[in-house]
Amino acid sequence: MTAVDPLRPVERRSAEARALEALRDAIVSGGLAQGSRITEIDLSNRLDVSRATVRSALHTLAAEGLVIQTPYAGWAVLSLGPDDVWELLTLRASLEGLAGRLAAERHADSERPRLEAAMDDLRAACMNGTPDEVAEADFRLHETIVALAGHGRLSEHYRRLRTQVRLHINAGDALVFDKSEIIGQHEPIVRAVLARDAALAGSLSEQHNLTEGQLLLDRVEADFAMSGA
Amino acid sequence: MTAVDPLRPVERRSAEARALEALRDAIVSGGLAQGSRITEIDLSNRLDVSRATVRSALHTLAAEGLVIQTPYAGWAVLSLGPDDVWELLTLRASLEGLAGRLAAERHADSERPRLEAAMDDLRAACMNGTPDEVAEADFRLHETIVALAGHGRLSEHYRRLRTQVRLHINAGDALVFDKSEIIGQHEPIVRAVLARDAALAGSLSEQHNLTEGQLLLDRVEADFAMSGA
DNA sequence: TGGCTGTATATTGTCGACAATATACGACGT
DNA sequence: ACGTCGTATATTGTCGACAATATACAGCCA
Repeated sequence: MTAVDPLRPVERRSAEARALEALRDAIVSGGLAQGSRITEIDLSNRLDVSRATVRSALHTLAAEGLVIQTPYAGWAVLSLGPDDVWELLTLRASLEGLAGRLAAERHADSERPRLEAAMDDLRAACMNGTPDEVAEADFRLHETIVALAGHGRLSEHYRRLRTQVRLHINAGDALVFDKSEIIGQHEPIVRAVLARDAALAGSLSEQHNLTEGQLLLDRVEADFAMSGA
Repeated sequence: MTAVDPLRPVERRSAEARALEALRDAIVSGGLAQGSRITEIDLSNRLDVSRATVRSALHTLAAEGLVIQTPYAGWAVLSLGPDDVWELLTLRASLEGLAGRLAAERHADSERPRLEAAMDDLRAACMNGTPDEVAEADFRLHETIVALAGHGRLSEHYRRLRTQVRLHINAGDALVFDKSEIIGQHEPIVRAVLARDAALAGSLSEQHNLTEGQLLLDRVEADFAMSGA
């Protein structure tokens, strides 16, 4: 018999950890605009924490590549241009390729329903969802594959990358792909992982990025040229 | 005519940057032992800087995975076991594979002598050098290839990885490979890059890690079992 | 008008002190 | 002897103030 405990666990996170998350979210969501200069004093006031707390978070974010530090002069939010987008795509292809291969080789049977559910979610999003929901479900599917690889460092490198990809997507540059195309590209990946076909899972995982990516990159470069940046 | 300026540029780096480098070097070299607990107060005293300076460096090192933070209780130096070594090797293979491919596709002609020189250095180290010198020259060759890829994020992810690989090598677990084997594995990579054969460069770059890696991993697991860890 | 110099200002870097938290240790009860 | 509770201690987390540095701006001179 499971009694519902009226008392909830008290959140136990330092102000540093909370500031770090709030800043990361604000950057990724565009609340702190790409390329904008940010100051410790301003953030300290807005977050209602000490400047030391903000500094701590900013150092971590700098190590994640989300902010750029100019010693003694300020910090700036990462700004992504076409070169950056190309880098994100190529690196993402490589890491997702490795994840696909390892997930196929190593996933536990108990994790198959999780992967199937993520694929179902993507299908549902393609049927009924907004472009944001599709992108989110797409991302969650890949995160699941990365998790099934059981490789902590790969997960960490992927998380780093994913944050920047999200930044890019949230900046409004994401292409809206044909939804049947999205399903058509992802289902074979999932099938290969479940079939434990490592070579196929790896190569499909890598290749689908390069296909979508080229379209996206063409678009980003065109936008960049038009904006005169 | 180049006049020799008797005045040298004054080093302009914050204490934070210097502490970060000193700590990273101490960790990678084993001066701060793997798995050991470290405290801000101790490091602050030993480095003769404020604790805030040490904190800043530790946060960055934590984001790099070289130290593990336990809030309010302390910090510990990363300790690498067989699972970690496997992760480093597989990820290294993937990133070096991407680097090889991109270096083949994208290197500037002006950079070819640099790659050739790195290969020459490796040959020289294999002829006359200590195992450490061989490992160092091997690493430098790969760093050169990564640099020739012209992909900042790849370089950054690789640098992260490399630091941990160095930590592992410096812990004394590095296998000493047959030197002609080392040359035999690296020359075809360099040739493929210079020939701009992206597929071959990528696949050789990736594969050579997996070959050497398996031997190393077998050895690490045997050592681990013997030490009862 | 443009370039150079000196000063002011804004912000980060660093400091030492106080607050928060985890862990160790001793005392007590069963 | 073991488990629980309370206190002490060690260390990190956070604070506000002072120091260091980059940048902006004003004044002066050619």
